[in-house]
Amino acid sequence: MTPPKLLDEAALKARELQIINSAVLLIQKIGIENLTMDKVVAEVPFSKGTVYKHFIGKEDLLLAISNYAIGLLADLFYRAYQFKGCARSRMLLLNFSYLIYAMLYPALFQTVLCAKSPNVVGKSSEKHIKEGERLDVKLMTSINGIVEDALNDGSLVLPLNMDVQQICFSNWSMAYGAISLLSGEVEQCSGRTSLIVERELFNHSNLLHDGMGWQPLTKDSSHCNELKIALDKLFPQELAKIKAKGRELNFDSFSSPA
Amino acid sequence: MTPPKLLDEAALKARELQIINSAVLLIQKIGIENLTMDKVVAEVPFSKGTVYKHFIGKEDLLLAISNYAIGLLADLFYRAYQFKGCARSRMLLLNFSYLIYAMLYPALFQTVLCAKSPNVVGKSSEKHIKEGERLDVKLMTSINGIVEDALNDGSLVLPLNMDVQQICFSNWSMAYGAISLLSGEVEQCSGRTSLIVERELFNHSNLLHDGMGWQPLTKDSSHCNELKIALDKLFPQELAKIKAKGRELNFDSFSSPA
DNA sequence: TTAATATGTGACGATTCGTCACTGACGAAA
DNA sequence: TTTCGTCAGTGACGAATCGTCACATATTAA
Repeated sequence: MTPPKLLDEAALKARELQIINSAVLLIQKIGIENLTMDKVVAEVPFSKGTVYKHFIGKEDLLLAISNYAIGLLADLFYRAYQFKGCARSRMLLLNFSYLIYAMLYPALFQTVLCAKSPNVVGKSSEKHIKEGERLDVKLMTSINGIVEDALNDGSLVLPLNMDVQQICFSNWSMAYGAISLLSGEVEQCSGRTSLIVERELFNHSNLLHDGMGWQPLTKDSSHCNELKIALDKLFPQELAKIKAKGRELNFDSFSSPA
Repeated sequence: MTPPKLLDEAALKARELQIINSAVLLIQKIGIENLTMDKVVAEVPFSKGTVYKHFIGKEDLLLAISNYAIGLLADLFYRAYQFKGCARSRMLLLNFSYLIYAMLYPALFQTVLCAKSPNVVGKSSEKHIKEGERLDVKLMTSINGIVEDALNDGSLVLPLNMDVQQICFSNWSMAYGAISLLSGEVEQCSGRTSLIVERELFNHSNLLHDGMGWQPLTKDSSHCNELKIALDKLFPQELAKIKAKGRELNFDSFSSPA
């Protein structure tokens, strides 16, 4: 039996993270649908009661993993925000960083999808729900930064009756909707649809941004080529990892319909 | 003990529907997070073994309920498709019928969100997965019809490198993303965000359709007023039910940012 | 009439969950 | 130094949930 000792916040957080990491590995091994607390407990050097001190149940653990994943994604978003290039290209790059993350960390991506489900929220602790809300704001920060840059340089003018937050939300919900509905196509083509997630994401981004009047418009620019170059510059290691998993972004599909 | 008897497809389907209806009522009573098979069995005049003949588990039941909900939604979509009006207005109307359905049947709406989650799909029968795929196609049928009408009357020209299916998917994923991410605002304002689901849905529809060049453009039309009138004409009873639940579509918010 | 088939049942064992009495380390008080 | 109180870790245990299938019954076929 591990001797009890006084714990500070950092030690608690480190232990929580250790449990989360073990759970993620387990999800990769057995699939998210077979995850149970007993199985997680078997993977960590802590007792069941200790694990329940961190998470009130499986759904709370899933939410905590989701929060961790959103934190990772926010880092990718930040890198896209910082990239040198016109604002609209950076937003497109940011949208693709979401797809990169989903391809790179399918277990984390799936956990976020699960965590957005009503039955997970209904069985999670206030602590992790609040943390999730803060992370959602963090996720919006880079989107917000790009929109502000675009407003400042004049490439974007706020559409009538819309403010910055709404613009940011429209971009996020567009990417979220497309990638969620095509989640079965993220790791590989399922053969069940002719829709291609990277192509649809590209097209939806362009339609939405054109609808906003965000310069340069699609007809005036080679967004596809720029995106390719930018991705290679910003995420070379991530792209290499994805390639090593047998998946590549299918840029050729962008110029052909389904 | 109910005497065994030979069953035909219709009787099986009717029984399955009876179980589904009881489960929906139960979800309304106890919340989706507290649903268990034992509790469902307690609500229906069948044994546990009989219920398990229809659903291989709770997740399969959730998927079956979700399929039922999608069927309902497809009917609303069809009504929007049949409405008299310009194609773009009918598409906006169709998007709003999705919100109407979510407000009207929150338990069904939540079940669809749950059913799209990876852990539900991973624990469902091929039968209900396949049925879900067919219903997804059914859902797209009305969207498809409106797009075809728009192409035929010239109000929409296919954007470069996109086909009809992709246009349909972009509309659906846009609405799905917005309403899913704002699912906590569907029944009532949560106070946690200044985003308003009906306003964001309206704005995203307009941005996306403008991006497609779908006539009439937002700047040339009073989409808001038309929508209001169309909703009153097409869904008077549904709107009355929603109002009786203490919720109304906040059209006034459309002309003011967050 | 007997045997085979189809269907409904709920007792039962397996699994998962969440709790808490017990244990032990440590610091404070006597 | 000894005793007491507090804090943290533990896993046995009872409750809840799950999924199965031996048994019972009605109907059909031989």
